[in-house]
Amino acid sequence: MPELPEVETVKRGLQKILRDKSVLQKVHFYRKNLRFPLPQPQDIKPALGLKVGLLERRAKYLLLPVGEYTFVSHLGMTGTWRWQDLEPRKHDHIRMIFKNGLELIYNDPRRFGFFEFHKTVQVLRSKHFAELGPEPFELTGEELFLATRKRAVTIKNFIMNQKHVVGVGNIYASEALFSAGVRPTLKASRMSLKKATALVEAIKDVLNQAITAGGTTISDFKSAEGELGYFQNQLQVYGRKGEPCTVCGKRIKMKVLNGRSTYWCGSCQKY
DNA sequence: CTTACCGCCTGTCGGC
DNA sequence: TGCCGACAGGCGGTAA
Repeated sequence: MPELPEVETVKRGLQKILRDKSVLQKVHFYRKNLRFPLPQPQDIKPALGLKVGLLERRAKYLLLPVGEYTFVSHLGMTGTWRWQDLEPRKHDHIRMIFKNGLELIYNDPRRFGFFEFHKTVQVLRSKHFAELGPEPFELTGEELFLATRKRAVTIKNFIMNQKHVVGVGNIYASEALFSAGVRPTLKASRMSLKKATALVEAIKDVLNQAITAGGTTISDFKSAEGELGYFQNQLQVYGRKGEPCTVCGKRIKMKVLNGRSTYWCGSCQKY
């Protein structure tokens, strides 16, 4: 489900209802693992009775601090958190209960998501965080340009690699490349400084616009409040194979690159 | 070191 | 109607 804008949308929604007044009472785990083993009740015991802090997002991860501990949630492809309509559903895996009556349920049909429990001071040093690149909003064109030197992969592949810049997934990679006028198949090493600068700006713009729209709803993405995002109405190329380009009217192309569907306009993205 | 590919899962959709 | 393959917003492990 989620790229950076969807995770950011979930974070903002959860923050509104959690504030920093909730006290964690109990966590139920309905299975032993998602993508990776889940913590078990005895592991998270030290956090029970402690106050929730401010939610954060790093890359596509949600961080929920409780006392000096942090729950780390990654939504994989189909993970969602909900806090209303709490009656049990197929694929509910985790239920967090707070003392003010609030409950959060994690549902994830494909179970590609993960959920971990760490001491807060250890989170950024943990396995999944150690090699993350910069947040896109902290990245400059020159930095991206320098990072792409001598890289044989395509530029689309490069920006989707979380080691280089975080938060860009398959939808927003196609959208940002269209916005910057760069072919997804361009070798990263052949991108000029000027185009790198345009691309970084395009990534920031597209992500910001998607955050403003509450994310992209394809099939089933919903924010924690159960609202649909509406950025899908602003997609220029993703999912629009064969439809006219919004700029030049030529048909949008689609090709599977490295196993992921990739959309672009052959006329607007010649570089 | 980098790169390409596979596997992990369930659900849905289109073609036959 | 049913069956079968392709595909779906991600990422880690592994082989070359």
